[in-house]
Amino acid sequence: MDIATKPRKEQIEDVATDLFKNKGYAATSMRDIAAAVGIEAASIYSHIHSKEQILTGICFRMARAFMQGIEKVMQTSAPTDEKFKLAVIRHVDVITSDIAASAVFWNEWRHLSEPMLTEFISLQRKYEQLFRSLIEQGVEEGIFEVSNISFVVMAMLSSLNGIQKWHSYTLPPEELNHAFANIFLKGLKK
Amino acid sequence: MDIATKPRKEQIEDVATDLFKNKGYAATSMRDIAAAVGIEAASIYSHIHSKEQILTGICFRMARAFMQGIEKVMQTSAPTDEKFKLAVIRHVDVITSDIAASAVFWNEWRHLSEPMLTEFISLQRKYEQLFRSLIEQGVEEGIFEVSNISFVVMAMLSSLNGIQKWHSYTLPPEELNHAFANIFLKGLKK
DNA sequence: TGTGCTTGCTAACAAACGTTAGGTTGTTTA
DNA sequence: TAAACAACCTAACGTTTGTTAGCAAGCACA
Repeated sequence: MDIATKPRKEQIEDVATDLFKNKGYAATSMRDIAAAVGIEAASIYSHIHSKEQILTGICFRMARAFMQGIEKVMQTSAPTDEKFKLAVIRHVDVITSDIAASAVFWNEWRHLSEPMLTEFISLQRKYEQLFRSLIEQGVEEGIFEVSNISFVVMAMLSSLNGIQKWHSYTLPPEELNHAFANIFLKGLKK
Repeated sequence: MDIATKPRKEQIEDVATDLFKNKGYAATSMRDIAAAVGIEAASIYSHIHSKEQILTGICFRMARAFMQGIEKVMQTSAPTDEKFKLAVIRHVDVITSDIAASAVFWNEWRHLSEPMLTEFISLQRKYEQLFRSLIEQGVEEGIFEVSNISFVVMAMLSSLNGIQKWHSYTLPPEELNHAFANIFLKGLKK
């Protein structure tokens, strides 16, 4: 959908996402957002309750996308290494499908206030836990060889989540996901 | 050196680094910093020119540390795979030697203003370039096998720089550096 | 034709921001 | 002993912040 034909509320959210990514949440003012949309700051409040509501919306929408991705993978009956591959691919796809929102999700969540902050953090932990259990399973099956599972999962997720900072893509999205999946799988396999 | 016996200027910088890491540069006020030091906001200006000067100091001090690390490695006559290993170890060491400053270096540099901003970015590019050339050399020598060098370098650096976001260490610093070096080397080798 | 909803406006609010001015105190140096 | 300096203070500055109040225009539907 063309951005100009979107409902104003979505326009505001899109524009805010971009600004939050580029300037950071705290350094982006409601007047910045309004100017980018082409209205006055006060007019934003006809569509949105508060600045933080925009942030909350972005963070939890992305959290849901990541979580749904891995949960769907976990439910399949594919072999463990294939599951792992699918999980990585899905993770990369979620990021590349909305780079700006991913950047906000990853860099600005600390500006959430309670109780959303606690909920967000626990979602994040849960996600990491799912990845850990995937690798644990591979180790138990004897197809993965890993010295320290927690270390590997953190190193891997850091790598994936770093994509949003890359100044330019080194690979197109449809190759990036497989490239990551292959590189990690090579590192895990016995 | 105990923090209480440090010169006030350093105390301010240390406290500011911590706050910048946890709240972000834009969301940290001079009054926050002052309160953490135990003085009034205006008193900070007896020691420091501006808020941005603190940020500039942190960012370029870390940039220097990273750059010196890899330049020293490049000058040795070690074989390429050993050089690479040393470069990774040194990079991790710089991060773990000052996690808070690394976090600021990595997350808050966008709040630098010109001309420092441009200089900072070009330093970052130069650093990436050195890593790329290291891997290129390994590929030419036939000891590394890499599908896309830029991709691998970005994925690797993202992973390393993610350390500062980890809620807790998975490994103690003296093992973390080698763990990273080994995992990457395994991924690169033919 | 009138009612109510949507979307926008101007004006203003109290609070917080980085920073400066000017003064006081205690310590070091000539 | 006088002068200079370092380190802090209170008070205030102009600006920007997120947000509210109140109002106007345009449209939908009874």
